[in-house]
Amino acid sequence: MGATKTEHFTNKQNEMAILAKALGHPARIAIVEYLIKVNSCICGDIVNELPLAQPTVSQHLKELKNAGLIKGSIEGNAICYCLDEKAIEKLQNYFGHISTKLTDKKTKCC
Amino acid sequence: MGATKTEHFTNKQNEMAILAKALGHPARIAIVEYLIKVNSCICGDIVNELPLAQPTVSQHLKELKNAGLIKGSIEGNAICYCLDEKAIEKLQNYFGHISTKLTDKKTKCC
DNA sequence: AATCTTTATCGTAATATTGCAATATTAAAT
DNA sequence: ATTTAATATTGCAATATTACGATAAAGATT
Repeated sequence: MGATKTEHFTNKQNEMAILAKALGHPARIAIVEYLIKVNSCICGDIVNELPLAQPTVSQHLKELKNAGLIKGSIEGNAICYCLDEKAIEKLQNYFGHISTKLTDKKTKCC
Repeated sequence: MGATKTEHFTNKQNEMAILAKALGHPARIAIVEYLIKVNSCICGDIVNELPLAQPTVSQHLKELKNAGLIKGSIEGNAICYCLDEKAIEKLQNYFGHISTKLTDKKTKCC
């Protein structure tokens, strides 16, 4: 064993898990925050921002991309990275809904 | 190597990564959704809701608890589980902020 | 007290993640 | 055409996660 049993869960559940998992590492949180901080897409420059070697950063970027959290487009010999709004929206909506439902039940629970 | 270099990131970054990581598995997403669906805390009953063996579910619950996403209190020979509002709020706020900043920059980016 | 029920822990196998040095790739610059 | 710069890929070691059978622990039931 050891492999996640994704087939037993719904598509939506797996989708949210993939997004959450992609953000489940401080380096990837830092990448996302940097993309927001610079307030535009970034061509190059990400490696120098992180306390990790270039191949490690490249791998983290790949994981964020696979999860659909960032988009990358080739721009000469650099690559432009952007947050993917759709993914962020999904996360925001998801936790928004949970939060709303939680507030509703406040009186019914411990 | 193989261990995350948490010491190189901020407390807030590590904190968000821990929360996201805890939700980075469909079983744990399913647990959270079940807690919301029943609209109250749940004493017992979680194991039967999931397509996983009891020790596996117990382990997932432990991880959610360690991350601060759920609270558990002993209730006779069962255990009552609840979502922790604070953690959900943190997640909602975090993605809310990101989303807001993303909207602001729409014109400046690819 | 013996048994049942519920949850936790231990041990362990299978698999995945993290990190980086070395190397490859690709396009720009000289 | 060479060199330089930026990013990706490969290979591998260290560590973490996932899953579950076996077993333990602790309160409830009989």
